[in-house]
Amino acid sequence: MPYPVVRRLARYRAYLSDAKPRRQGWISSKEFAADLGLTSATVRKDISYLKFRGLTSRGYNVRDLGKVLSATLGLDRKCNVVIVGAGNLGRALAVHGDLARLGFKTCGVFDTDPRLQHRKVAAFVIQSMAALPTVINNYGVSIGIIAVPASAAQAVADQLVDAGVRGLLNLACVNLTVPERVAVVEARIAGGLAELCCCVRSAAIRESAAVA
Amino acid sequence: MPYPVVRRLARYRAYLSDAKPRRQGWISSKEFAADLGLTSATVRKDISYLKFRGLTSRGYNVRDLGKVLSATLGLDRKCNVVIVGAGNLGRALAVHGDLARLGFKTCGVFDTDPRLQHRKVAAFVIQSMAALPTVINNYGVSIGIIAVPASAAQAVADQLVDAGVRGLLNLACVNLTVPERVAVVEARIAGGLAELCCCVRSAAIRESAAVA
DNA sequence: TAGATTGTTAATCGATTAACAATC
DNA sequence: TAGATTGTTAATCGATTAACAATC
Repeated sequence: MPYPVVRRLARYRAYLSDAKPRRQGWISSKEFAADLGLTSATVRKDISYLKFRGLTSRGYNVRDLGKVLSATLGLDRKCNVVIVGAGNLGRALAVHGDLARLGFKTCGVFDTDPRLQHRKVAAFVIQSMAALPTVINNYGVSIGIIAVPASAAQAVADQLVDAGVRGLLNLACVNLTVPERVAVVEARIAGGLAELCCCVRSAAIRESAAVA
Repeated sequence: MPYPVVRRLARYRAYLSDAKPRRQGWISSKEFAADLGLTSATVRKDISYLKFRGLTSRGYNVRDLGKVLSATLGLDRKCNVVIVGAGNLGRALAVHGDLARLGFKTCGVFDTDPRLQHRKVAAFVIQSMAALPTVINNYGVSIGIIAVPASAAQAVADQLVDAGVRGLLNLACVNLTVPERVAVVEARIAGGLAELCCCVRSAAIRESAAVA
């Protein structure tokens, strides 16, 4: 399945858990597209990758489509993650209700700073990095979230990979190098801001040019 | 400039601020590509969009390229932002040293919760949403960061847009609807995790198939 | 039936990359 | 000079979308 499709499927799933589509019960590719800023053809094509069919002249059953999307994304059961970094960012994710709602389960919070270790974040006791491999093994964790400063991120990534995770969510503002078998997704905080800064500026330039 | 190019330019800029390329002074498209997981042709093509030329058989001057990238992205001067949501996530961004280092300046932190208002986050007094338009106007803020729960995100987006921002960084796990003139970048926390979950699972399936 | 909307094909569009002349 | 590496072209690749037959 093409990568852009996977990305949109995740959006579709989040969208279907919103109030509006759930109230309606059925949704057409047209409405889907309007709400997510896509074309209806893209939506239909994406859904055609799933083991799921819509109903001619009715659209898609919201509940059923949601289930199939979850199953396809591997989120029909809880997806176990660990969080490394117990600063504000790490703590924010640990207590993040929306993530739990969407199917992610945090199995541990870790930090290199001995002063933070043994403190609590919500229900989690912050652990040392030494405990990382055991937790990853015991819970079958396949995804690590990197919530440390840029300067520490690569070292943390290495430790997570050594401990056996297969995917990394990188919230640090730095490029990571990992073996090919490991997937990395950038959270795009700094990158996203830079992009916006560029968009905003070029829009401003266009406008002043239009005025002149 | 194509959107994928802008995205990579932001990565190039972050990469050039790393220790390694700065130590070297010069970098070739080949080395660039190897470190960022791209092809050298892509790097050269991307750089060709800039008002900047490399040196045949030497590569690119790291310092000069960094400056041109910053200018192109609009980050040669501080980019002003506001943060809405003073929970862990909002606070994390407010005190985030890497963002300041990369050229972003937080001009205010806001929250709807009256119990948080007037408290401090680093140097910022948390303000009510009523103060938002004034701050945005006075500082010429063009970017708003949404760090509130999914349920509140659309309302916050509306207020930011009304107050005049031209770009939104959305950290909430929900789809936003905004006027066409406003740019939105998703921080991809939940979306990124879903994507990883999917990648990890299909890799596991491939492997078990290979064994069988 | 008329209207709506699917699933799929083929056309279009745009991004990536291989290749290479230019040149330091 | 030989080696390295750029900037650019043209070819390739892949994703998006328009169009429409099928059908509820």
